[in-house]
Amino acid sequence: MAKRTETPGRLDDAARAGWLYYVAGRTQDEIASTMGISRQSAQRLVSLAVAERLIKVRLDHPIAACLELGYELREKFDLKHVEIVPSDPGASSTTVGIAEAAAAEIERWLRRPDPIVLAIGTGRTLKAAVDQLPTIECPNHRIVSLTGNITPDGSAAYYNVIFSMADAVKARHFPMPLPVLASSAEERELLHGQQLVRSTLKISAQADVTFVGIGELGTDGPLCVDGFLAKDEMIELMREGAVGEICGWIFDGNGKLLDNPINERVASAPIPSRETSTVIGIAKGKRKFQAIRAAVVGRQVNALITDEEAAEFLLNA
Amino acid sequence: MAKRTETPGRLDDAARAGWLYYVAGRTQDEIASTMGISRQSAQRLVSLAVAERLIKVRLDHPIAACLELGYELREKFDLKHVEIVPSDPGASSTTVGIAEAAAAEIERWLRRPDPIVLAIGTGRTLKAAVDQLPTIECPNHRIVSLTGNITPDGSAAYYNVIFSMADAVKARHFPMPLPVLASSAEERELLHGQQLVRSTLKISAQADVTFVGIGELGTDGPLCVDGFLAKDEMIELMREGAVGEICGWIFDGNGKLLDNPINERVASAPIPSRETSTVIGIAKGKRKFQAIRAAVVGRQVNALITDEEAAEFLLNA
DNA sequence: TCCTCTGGTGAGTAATTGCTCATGGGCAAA
DNA sequence: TTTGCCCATGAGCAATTACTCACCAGAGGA
Repeated sequence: MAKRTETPGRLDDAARAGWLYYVAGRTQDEIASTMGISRQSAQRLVSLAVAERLIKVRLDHPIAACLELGYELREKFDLKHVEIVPSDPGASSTTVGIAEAAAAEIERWLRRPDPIVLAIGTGRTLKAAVDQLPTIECPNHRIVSLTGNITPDGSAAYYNVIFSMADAVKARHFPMPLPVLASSAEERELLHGQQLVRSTLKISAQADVTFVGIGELGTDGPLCVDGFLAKDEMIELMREGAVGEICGWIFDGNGKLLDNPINERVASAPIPSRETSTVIGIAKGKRKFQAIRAAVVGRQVNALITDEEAAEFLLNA
Repeated sequence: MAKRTETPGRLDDAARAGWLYYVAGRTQDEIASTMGISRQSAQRLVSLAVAERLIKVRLDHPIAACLELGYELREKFDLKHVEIVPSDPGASSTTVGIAEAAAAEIERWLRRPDPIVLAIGTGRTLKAAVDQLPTIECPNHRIVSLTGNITPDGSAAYYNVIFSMADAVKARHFPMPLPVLASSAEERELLHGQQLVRSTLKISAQADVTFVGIGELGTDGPLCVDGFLAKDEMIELMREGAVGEICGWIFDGNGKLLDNPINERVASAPIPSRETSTVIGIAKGKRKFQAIRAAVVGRQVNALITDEEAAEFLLNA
C-alpha cells in the first residue's frame, strides 16, 4: 500500500530515475549525478519506481503467454515445475511440441553432474519425447522403468520407452521384466517377489525425478487400443468414475486411485513419492483434459509439461 | 537488422530468459540453473532479448514537471495533444524516450475499436518508435504512408517506416510507390496521376491521425545525409529561410511551406488537414528546436511529442 | 581436404547494483 | 522545549551483472 504521506515529489523523482534507468539506459551513478543525489539514493528511487509498479515491462513474444500460464499453474496447484508449450490449434497430434519440451527437460536432468535416478513411465508421448533425445553419456545416472515391458500377448511393448532411451543415453538402465497387468492380485505379488524385480522396484522408489505420460480412458484410449483392457472392462471402469491413468494406475476425477480389481493387477512400480521427488506428468490435448486435471489435483504428479490449451483449461476448471 | 538466419530456438530461449529475468524477477544464476545452461549464457540470452527488442519497458507515471510543461504548451499553441518525456541531459540520441512515448501513442490509437486511418511519415525517430510497437491485430484500421519508399538510387528507403510497421501490426497497409522527390514538378504530377497513387493519396487525406517526424535542415541533416538533396541545394534553401521539413515538405521559421522548386518536386502526400484530424509531430534535441517551433507555430502539426528540453525552449522562445 | 569465418561457450574480471547498518534531521506528542 | 519515532541518508560490503578474451565446433568456400 502506498504511503498516503509519501512526499508528493518523491514518486516523481522515482519516475524520473526509473525512466533514466530503464528507458534511457543510464547507470545509477549517472542518474545520481544528473539528479544531484547520491548513488544510493538513485538506487532507492529506481527500486521505488519498480516497487510502486511505475515500470511496466512486457515481453513481446509468443512464449510470454506460456510463461505466464506456467507461473499461474505452478501457484494454483503448488507444482514444482511447469512447462507450457504453445498450442498449435490446427495440429491434432498429441505429442508435437511437448515431446521436444519433455526431451529438453529430461536432458537437463541427465546433464546434472551428481548421480540421479530417473524413472520413466510409458506411452506414446514419452516415446516421442525420448526419440528427441540426443546421445548423452552419463554413466553416473540410473534410469529405471516404472512399467513392465511385456504385453498381454508376450511380445515386448512398443511404447515401453526405456529401450529407446537406452539407444540414446549411455547410462545404467533398469527395465521392468514384467507384464503391464498381472492376471490377478496374487500373481502380481508373486512377480514382485522375484529378486530381480524387487531390486528394480527399490531403485524406482528412490527416483529423483520421474517422467510419466498421463493417459485418458475411453474405449479408444491407449489401454484399450493396446489391448491391455477389453472394451467392457473399460466401460465398467468409466462407470465407476475413472478418468485417467498413469503407468496403468487408474484414478478418478479427483485423482484418487481406484479401489478396484484392475488396479490390484497393475504390475507397474508405484509412482515415486511426490513428497520427496519430482514427478513430471506429460500430456496435452482436449481428450486428456479431465485426466490431466485429476492427476494434478490428486497430486499423482507434482510437475507438468503441457500446452497452452490444456493450461487454460486447468486454470479455468 | 536482425539476422534472418538466427537459430529459431534461440530467440525463444532469449524470450524465456528475458521473461524470467524481467517479469519473474529471477537472477541470472537461477535462470541458468532452471534452463540448464551456464550463467554466462543466461546473461547472453537476457541481453539478446533486450537487443532484439523483445523486452518493452514503459514508464507508467506522468511526471509532474512534464505534465506541467505539456499543459502550458497545449495552451500556448492550441495543440490537441502534447506529450513531454523527461530529458536525459547526457544522451546524444535523438530518439531515446520519445520513441517509446510515440509507440505508446500509436498503440493507443490502434487499440481503438472503431476503424481509423493512421498516416505515417518517415525518419529515424518514427522508425525507432515503430520498432517499439508490440504485435497488434487490428484488421479494421488502415495504415497509409505519406512518403514514398524509393530513394534517389532506386533502392527502398531504410527509414520508410511503413514496412517496419507492417511487421508488427496486422492491418491493411498502403505504402506510397513513389520516390521521395520527383525530378520535376511535371514528373510529380504525372506520378500522382497514376491510379494506384491516387487512391493511396485519397486514403491519406482521410487520415484520422498522422504521425510525422520533424526534420531539421542543415548539411548534416537527414535530407542531405540520406542523399535527397545536395549540399549546395541545402545551403541555398537555408538562405531562403528554410528551417525544417516534414515528409520532405520544407518550411520556414514561421512554419510556412516554402514556395520554391524543391517543394514543387516533393512527391509525398500533403500533410493531412490540421482542421479535421490530429497530426502529431515527433522530435527532440537541440538541433531541431527551430524546426519544431516553426512546425508548431505554422500549424504544420497540431499535436506534439517531445522532451522537456525542447518544451522549455518552445515556452520561452 | 583444408581453411576460414561465424557464432557460441566458459573463465576470469571489472562494473554495477542491492542490502544492511549506523546516523541524524524533522515532526508530532507530551 | 524535550522526547521519541520515522525514515531518508551515506558508507561499506556482498551479490549480481556485464564485458573481454581465448577457444571450439560447424558451415561454407577454395
